[in-house]
Amino acid sequence: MTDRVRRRPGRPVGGLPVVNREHVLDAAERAIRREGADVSIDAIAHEAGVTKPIVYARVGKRTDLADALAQRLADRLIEAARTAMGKRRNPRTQLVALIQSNLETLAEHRELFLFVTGGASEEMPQRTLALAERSAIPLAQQLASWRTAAGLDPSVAVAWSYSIVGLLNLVSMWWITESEQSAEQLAEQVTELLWSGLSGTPPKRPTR
Amino acid sequence: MTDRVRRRPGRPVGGLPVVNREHVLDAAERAIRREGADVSIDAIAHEAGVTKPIVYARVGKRTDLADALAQRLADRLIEAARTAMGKRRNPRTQLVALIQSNLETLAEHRELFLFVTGGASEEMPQRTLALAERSAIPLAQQLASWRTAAGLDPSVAVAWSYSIVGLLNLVSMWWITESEQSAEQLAEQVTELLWSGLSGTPPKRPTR
DNA sequence: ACCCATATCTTACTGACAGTAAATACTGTG
DNA sequence: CACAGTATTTACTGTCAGTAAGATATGGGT
Repeated sequence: MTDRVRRRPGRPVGGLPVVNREHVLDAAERAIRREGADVSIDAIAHEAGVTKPIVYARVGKRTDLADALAQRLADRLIEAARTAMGKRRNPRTQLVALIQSNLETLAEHRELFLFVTGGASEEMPQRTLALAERSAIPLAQQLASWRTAAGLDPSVAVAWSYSIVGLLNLVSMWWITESEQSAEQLAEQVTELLWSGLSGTPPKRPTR
Repeated sequence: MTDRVRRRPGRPVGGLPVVNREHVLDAAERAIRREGADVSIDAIAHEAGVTKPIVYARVGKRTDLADALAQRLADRLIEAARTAMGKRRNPRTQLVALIQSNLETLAEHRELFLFVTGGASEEMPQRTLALAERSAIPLAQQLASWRTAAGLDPSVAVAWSYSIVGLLNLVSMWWITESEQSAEQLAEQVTELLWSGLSGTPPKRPTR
């Protein structure tokens, strides 16, 4: 779609919209892949074969675009996690699979991840949380039902799911950017923390 | 310092620099508090009582400013954690104190936190990680020494500290923005996850 | 057949802001 | 007292988000 068709101003022949919202979002993803998270709206419009005001008409401002792409990314994360976990039976092994799929999916969509999390600094918290929320809410439901079934207090579920999502976000960013080790090994290490916790780690009598 | 002194162009009388780097960083923090994370460099310069090129001369570009303020924020987080933990003896109680002090310190410096984490989207990962790193590295050293002392493998320390820092970042952002519960209660919930892990939570035979 | 309200585009503008170049004024030294 | 160096401001450039204004096609009413 990089081959832009020169179009005259005015309503196109045929009377129908030239592109729909999904096409624009697809183009935005391609443009972000190509140019990075600081891509301009013009570049996205060009990729979509239209001009800037069309992008605004279809998806709204930059933050709305980030929201929409966050939704897509969250869906992919959840889907990838679901299939990866579905192959396993043992809960701890499922956790490893969840973490590894998160690492790999975010690595696959590196620039999109950065666009979504780093986008615009005004109303930043809402946007970061919007992405987090979409991953965290299904996770929270799962955790709550597990804990209820185990006769434990389910009220920790929301806090725990934000915890896990935040953990995965930063670990993924670190891994994508700096770390050398394999996704598998890292997933195992992180699982060890989330599964068993720190309780075995510090000495009985604190050192410091 | 909001009362800007009108100055003529040229070297000031006395020949000495009018402000130093620390003054500019202080002014930047005040401007961020007042105007939010999307503050302009001009606003920061005005707050410092100088003009834009001085800000550039003292601290560099916007990302350099974010780096410098990230350093300061990380120092405050570490310091607050150290004093909060120092009052306790029991390791688990220390962990609660660490988490609660993190929540409260970031709430105290809400806009600065957003400026530092959300600042500029190009080279985003480096900056987010730069902040994370400064908190994570001391933590990693502590974890590594604990685990060595306990006869455990210390190689997980780096991954674990990024995990914990990421967890704290998102949980803090969530708490600052949306959550109603007390810092104390949330710190207890998160501690429960980090201390004991998920192992007790899922059923023996997975439900789904 | 024509008109005009409406729909769908593009061009062209505005305003804000990051970053920098050029001009200005002071200092201290030979 | 000129001159090299230093520390400031003014004034500019370039980019880009977001929008207003203009151009062209459709389709129903008369």
